[in-house]
Amino acid sequence: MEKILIVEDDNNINQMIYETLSNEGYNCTSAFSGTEALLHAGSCQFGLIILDLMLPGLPGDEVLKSIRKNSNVPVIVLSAKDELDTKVDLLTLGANDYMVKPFELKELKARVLVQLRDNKMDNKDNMIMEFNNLKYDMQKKQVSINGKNIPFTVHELKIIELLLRHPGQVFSKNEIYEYAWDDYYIGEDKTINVHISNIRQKIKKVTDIEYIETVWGLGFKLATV
Amino acid sequence: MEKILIVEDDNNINQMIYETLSNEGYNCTSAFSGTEALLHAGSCQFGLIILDLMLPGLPGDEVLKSIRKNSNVPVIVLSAKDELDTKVDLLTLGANDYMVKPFELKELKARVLVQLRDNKMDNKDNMIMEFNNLKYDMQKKQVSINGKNIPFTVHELKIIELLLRHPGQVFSKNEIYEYAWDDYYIGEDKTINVHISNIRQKIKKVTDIEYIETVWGLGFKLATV
DNA sequence: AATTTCTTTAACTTTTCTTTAAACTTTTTT
DNA sequence: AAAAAAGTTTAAAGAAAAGTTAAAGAAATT
Repeated sequence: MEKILIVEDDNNINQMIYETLSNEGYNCTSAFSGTEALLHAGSCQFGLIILDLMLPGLPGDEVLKSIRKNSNVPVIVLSAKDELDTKVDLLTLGANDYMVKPFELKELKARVLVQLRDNKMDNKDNMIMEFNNLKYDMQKKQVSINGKNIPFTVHELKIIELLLRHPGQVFSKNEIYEYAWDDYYIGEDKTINVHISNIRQKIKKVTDIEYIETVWGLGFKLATV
Repeated sequence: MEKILIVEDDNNINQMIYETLSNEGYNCTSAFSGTEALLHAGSCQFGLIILDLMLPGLPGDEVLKSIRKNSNVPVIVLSAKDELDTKVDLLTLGANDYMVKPFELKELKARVLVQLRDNKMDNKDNMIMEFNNLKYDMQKKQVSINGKNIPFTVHELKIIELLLRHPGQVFSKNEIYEYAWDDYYIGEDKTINVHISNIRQKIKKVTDIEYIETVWGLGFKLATV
């Protein structure tokens, strides 16, 4: 089920889009300001973003610019009739499509479909997860902190991915094992500990920040400071 | 210089578009009926087609359907305000974008730009992909590094093409096989390894740069550093 | 039909990653 | 405060994946 982020400060319009797309089977999330949008977009889990231009907090074009820094998720921009100049720039800049308000919901549905279809071909897994300067480009299987790449092995990446998906949440060794190895946990096992240790060492070469925190008796989590 | 086909029966509108896009530096061709459009499109030399819906000879949606049978050249559909239902179908069918008449030329230019930009990667015809001094002329099926030609075989070329299309992205042997052989992967197989090895050896004769990077347990990617 | 070229298979080597084991440290419990 | 439990680290053995080479098998060319 594709996830769609709806960024629109007008409550009515936001809800209207939300209901329409939810009825189409999409998993929608609403945001009502530019800053809120960035918070959501940061975790980079969306297959499509619908973005209004006039937003409190941070204007839509700034939001778009920021999103484009580390993602090419398709973005459909919404705008009022009198903002044509900006719109043109937006298209050349990085928006994938735009619609002039008021628009018909039928049209919206069609455009959403087009963007998701187009995107499916090119971006297999174009997700860049980010947390506190730690970026994980899932396409390139590349983790970097402050821009410095760190070579991780497959299992290490999987562990990082799990923690990154739910910052702050504690995962037991059992859970980590089953996620990263996609297999049942064979009890008594120090394997996870070694891997966590290795991950920490690799990170230490690049930064002093402790990303992985131990929760005694329970497991590990991404430190949320 | 990109070639654009303009299919529009209204002489004025056709000319207007023609002049606008010509001024932008595009190489335009005008067609005034659906059948004429197909004649032009058949030769498949266009980087973009602008297609009106109401056409003598053959309606625009039929033209689009016909074009899509053997090409995925980007198509921007033009339509009058009252044809929304059809439009929606068009988008889901195969049009890349559409505009409602009357439209502003500024907007047209922007949308043309978007389509051509998006397509540049996908348009096989007359494409030269380049990455870090490695050039791949898809027409000539010729790869060169720093101007020195390297003779690659069909499968080798396909592998290079896949990697070149998405620099940095990791592809599993499975994915590589299915792309380059256009067939299902029969599991346990060292074929890909041998081919990768052969590609590397050929490259090594010309440069010391390692273009293909191994990602242990996952696959291969074009080295982006 | 013969020759050349390309692809695949197979045997072997090398590299890299994973796990085990053991010594050590920290935290919790008694 | 000592013992037990849980976690950390290091090194080494083991396993898995990738690399290489040569030869056999297919395709394509001549």
